[in-house]
Amino acid sequence: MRLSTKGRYAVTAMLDLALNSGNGPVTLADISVNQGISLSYLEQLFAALRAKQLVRGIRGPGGGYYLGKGSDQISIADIICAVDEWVEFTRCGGRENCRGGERCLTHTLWDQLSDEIFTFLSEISLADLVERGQRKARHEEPLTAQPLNGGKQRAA
Amino acid sequence: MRLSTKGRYAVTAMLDLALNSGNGPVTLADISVNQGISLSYLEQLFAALRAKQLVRGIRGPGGGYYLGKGSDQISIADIICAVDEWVEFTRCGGRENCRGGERCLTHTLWDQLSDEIFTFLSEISLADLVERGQRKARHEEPLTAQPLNGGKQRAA
DNA sequence: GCTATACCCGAGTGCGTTGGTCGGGAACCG
DNA sequence: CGGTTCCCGACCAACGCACTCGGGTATAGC
Repeated sequence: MRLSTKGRYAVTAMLDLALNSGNGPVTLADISVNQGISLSYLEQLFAALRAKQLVRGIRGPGGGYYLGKGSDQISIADIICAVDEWVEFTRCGGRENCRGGERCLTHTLWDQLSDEIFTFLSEISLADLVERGQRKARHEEPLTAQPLNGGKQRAA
Repeated sequence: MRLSTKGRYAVTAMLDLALNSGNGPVTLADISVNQGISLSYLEQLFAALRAKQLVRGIRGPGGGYYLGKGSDQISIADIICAVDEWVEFTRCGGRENCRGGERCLTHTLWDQLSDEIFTFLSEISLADLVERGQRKARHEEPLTAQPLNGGKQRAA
């Protein structure tokens, strides 16, 4: 799992889409202005998102983008994996032959951790985030205080 | 929160330390060999870790590194923050003045998510990982053999 | 059909990070 | 002392990120 500004851009752009797709498709130009991301860079990100069916593009005037599926069907992990393409690290089966024992143990432990982070992000959907944001707007409560989906305990 | 190869190196190195510090301090040379990380790069990482009191260095022959506190007192988030120094993004209170409403909402949602990931990693300690690995070692045979996350073809 | 809109695509670029090198210290031990 | 090992700073090649540029192509409205 990798977590960079690229993934953040993708997630916030998708959030923008989820929030605005009520009335017709959303143009990249709009998102560009809203999020302060360059248009061409957005096009690259959305090319990746489209390849993974996470968004659907409508060409021509009045066109734009829709979400590819329901916002509850799209997880944060989906989005990040789409743009960051999941570099496969520490799977010792590759060039580095673990000399049995120790080294491989640490790699394995890291893999476990990596997997847990992935699972964690898989369980949060766009809809979750949006719904939480709206709840916050209603109650006016600090966001960091309340843990969200109850599924946060790493189930191992 | 940022999650890159740098953080991974730091975490695996700290795991190495946690596993081996039973009999005396561990030298960076050992970790370098075990983990396949260059000695000089390790020194850079450990300079950051030492600054945050996560490790304690012993100079001279027979020297090396100890953990700075108990392995149950050191979280994964601590380690990653020490080496990646937590670039604070999207806190709109900075240079980007959110034009009220929308844009700030997506930023807020991302911040929430970021906080959650951080909390998640804060709740996993080195001791947790080690203990989990040992439990696994008792029950099953080689750690490398079994794909622990069900393959890796994640949601693609 | 024309044309404007907006998606689509690929090559290229400045820059910061990554991972590493080199050289020289400072503390410690026999 | 002399060797070991941590400590520190400067420097560097390669890479990925974020972005730009310059074209396309499909569609809607006229």
